[in-house]
Amino acid sequence: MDEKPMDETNHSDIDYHHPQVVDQSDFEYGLTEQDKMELRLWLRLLTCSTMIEQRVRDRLREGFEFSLARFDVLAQLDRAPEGLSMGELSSRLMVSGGNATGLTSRMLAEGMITREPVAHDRRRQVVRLTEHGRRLFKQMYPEHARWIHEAMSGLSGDEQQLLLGLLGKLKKQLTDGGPK
Amino acid sequence: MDEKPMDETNHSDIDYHHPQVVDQSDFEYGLTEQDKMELRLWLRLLTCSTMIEQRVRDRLREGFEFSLARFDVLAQLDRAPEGLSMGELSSRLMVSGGNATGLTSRMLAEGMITREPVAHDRRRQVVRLTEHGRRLFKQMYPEHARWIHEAMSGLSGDEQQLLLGLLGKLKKQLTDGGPK
DNA sequence: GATATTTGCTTTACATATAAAGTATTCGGT
DNA sequence: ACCGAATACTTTATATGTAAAGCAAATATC
Repeated sequence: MDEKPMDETNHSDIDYHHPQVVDQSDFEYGLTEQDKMELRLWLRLLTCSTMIEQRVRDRLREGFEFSLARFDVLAQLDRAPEGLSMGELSSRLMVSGGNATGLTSRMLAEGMITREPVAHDRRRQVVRLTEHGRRLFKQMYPEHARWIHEAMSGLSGDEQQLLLGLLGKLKKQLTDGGPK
Repeated sequence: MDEKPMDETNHSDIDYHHPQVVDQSDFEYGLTEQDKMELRLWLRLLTCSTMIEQRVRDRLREGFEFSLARFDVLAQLDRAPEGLSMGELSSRLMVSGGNATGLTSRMLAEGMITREPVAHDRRRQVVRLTEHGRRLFKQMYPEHARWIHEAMSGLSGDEQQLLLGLLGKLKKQLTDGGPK
């Protein structure tokens, strides 16, 4: 997790028990109003994403005794019928290569995926779902979609569309605008 | 992390090398268009938040040899001059109690915080910044604000305001609308 | 075609995270 | 005052995550 802190924001974002603290922004010397709004925006983004993640994590555990990290692996592989190289997988999961190695090793041992070397490039490994893995995923993903539907139910269709667009713009900047 | 997977979305969100896969949504049987948009929305939200987090994490490490988790602790404590109980801290950081105990223990050993029992409730501990901790934070936070400013620079002021409002609505639903 | 570099992945060491169980302490009801 | 429940925190066991070093195979350069 990140920045829950920094300026009054995160606090105001998650703590309704001490609303007065919202006004205690005396430590933001040197920040413009714009800066403050951007920090607030970042913290709110983080709060939303963390809260949804936590809900999905809890429900996956309660309903299926399954972890979010593993679910993510299954979902990536389910949509890649040809399988994925380790590099592709870790890039799509947005995690480090080492983490991907660990995750797939554990899931391999439990029989939900395979991991095999590739013919013409012996550095590469390809990861695929087994039937078992695919069945597991098919069982979980409709529930998952329902949970997300629930989470988003505070916004109208139009608002969702608008939000999608704004986040798209933000992502674009992050992707190709990043100063390195 | 979560749901990067699930429907074409995350993929389209982070992988520009295989755009064709976006159309391969044949595994979403039973999902309405609305469902799909919500999944896409969730994945995009997650992508943005993960990317920003990663940028901040990298810069903190490169610039200060400091971790994000610790920065978050410092930031929460900096804005709470009276200190925070362990419970308050973990709730504001949105992490488990055990995690908070571990984090503060390490930071305690490095002299950036204190952790002392409270007079009239001996179950409770209060965590505070030391001068050292406060100095560290004051050194990092202007940089941090700059990084966030950078990250958000793809959006105009009006767009930022709009996004803030939409996320506020989403958060409200998540906070008090959650079916448990 | 030998050498240097890059690429793809794993290993290592460690930090960070969770859930669940454990330990006191406090609180509520009587 | 007592006792059961709730609260606040820590401990334990383990999974998940990172960064950095290591290693082997592929690729580039000469």
